[in-house]
Amino acid sequence: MIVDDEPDILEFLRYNLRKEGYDVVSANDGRAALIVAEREKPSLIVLDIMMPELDGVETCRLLRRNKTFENTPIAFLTARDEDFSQITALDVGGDDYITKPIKPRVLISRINALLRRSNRQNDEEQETIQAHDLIIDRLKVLVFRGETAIELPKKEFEILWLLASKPGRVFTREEIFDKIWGSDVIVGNRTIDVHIRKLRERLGEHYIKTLKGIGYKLEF
Amino acid sequence: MIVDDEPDILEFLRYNLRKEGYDVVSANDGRAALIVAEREKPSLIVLDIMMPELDGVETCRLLRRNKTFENTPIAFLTARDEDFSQITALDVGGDDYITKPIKPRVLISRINALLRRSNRQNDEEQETIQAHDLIIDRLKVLVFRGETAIELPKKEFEILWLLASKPGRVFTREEIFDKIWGSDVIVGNRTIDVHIRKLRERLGEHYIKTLKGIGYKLEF
DNA sequence: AGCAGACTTAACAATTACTTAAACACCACA
DNA sequence: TGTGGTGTTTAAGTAATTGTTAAGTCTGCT
Repeated sequence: MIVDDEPDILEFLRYNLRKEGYDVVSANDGRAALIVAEREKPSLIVLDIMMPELDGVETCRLLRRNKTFENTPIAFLTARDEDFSQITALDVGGDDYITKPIKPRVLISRINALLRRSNRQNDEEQETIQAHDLIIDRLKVLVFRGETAIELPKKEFEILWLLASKPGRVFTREEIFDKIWGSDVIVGNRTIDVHIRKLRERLGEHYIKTLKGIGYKLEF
Repeated sequence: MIVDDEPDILEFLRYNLRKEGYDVVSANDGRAALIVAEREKPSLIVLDIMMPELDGVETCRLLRRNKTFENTPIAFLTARDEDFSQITALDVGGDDYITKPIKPRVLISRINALLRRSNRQNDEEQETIQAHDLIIDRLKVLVFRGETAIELPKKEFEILWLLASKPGRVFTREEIFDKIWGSDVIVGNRTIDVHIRKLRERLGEHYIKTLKGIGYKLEF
């Protein structure tokens, strides 16, 4: 999530991050940021310091109070000559700060580094994947949507887990066969459709999207 | 390329692979294998472990020294009771091993899997292309223009990807046919126009430019 | 043995993407 | 101003892929 009150900068950030394959959501002030963050659960937040009303530092402080964003990496944007020191950023729980003017390469490598770091922390063999309103728990072999837990049989769970491992990206049937069944097992062509169908039956229709001739993906 | 000193097995392999549409060349010992490989540049090699003189493992080691075969998938053939462990195969740079007796189906699906994997490796280099205000994401099979994501059907996406791989350069119709359809498929002349039309419909008129009598290019 | 759930297969339906055909527009050139 | 070559557009036909349902097989459990 990127937060800045200047549309130009927002566009610049969005463009460069998208180019790297990131999903980007934006907010144009601190208050909006809190709302958007709650809804989108971003895995990283870029906050401009200088914003009217609720500034970046204050926004950060509020975000950190929310348990959801306790460990979300937050990077500040700051003009070189702004009255702001690195210390303040770290004080309120920021993880990095990027000075304007922003160079795309620097932006990207910082963002990558932050995500790497946080992934390493959170990973430890990754036990759950969160995608939109689904939480998929590999150890319990359960899917939670809000309060309700959904049980899935093994194969269906494996497929969902695979799709959710990279939400949005398309997995071809071949890929799915390879990863779920392995290359020795030969199963009919329709098998996968049936599993997809059962998944949709249990989760709802709108999660798994078919791209004809290409494959399936998770979408919301 | 298949390599084995027993003519029966060679024949068995050749028969089954041909049936799947593969071009097969063979060698009946390790030394011949090196020569044939050099001449034929196979895209996959099946090596029997047990061969007189130069055995499979040793042949593999020699092949791997040659830069041409650095990334060529190599599968070993081994009798279940041969004194040979999977580790050895991996040590010398093998990618898979198939135990005798060989079941045709298993053989085929393993071979297919290996080729898929090696294709994917070479492919997966570039995941997104950006051209002007378009970001084309191959994994998500989506095109982004600023905020909005545009979905495309397979063929249209492939054509756009091709044009965008070298923005500004002109692709002749022939080139496009070759790369998208391949040389064995024959489709009518007007097919491509229709796809271009649909692309323009979805993206806007000004992206794809026609050069009469020459071809199409991406332009802004 | 009998049952239940998971997984697979098979037959057919539905859907979508792709291709073709045909009428039209444009442009260079005689 | 007509003509041939080339590209565009539409609509309709065709092929390919996926969806759906029901029934069959397999496995583990009581």
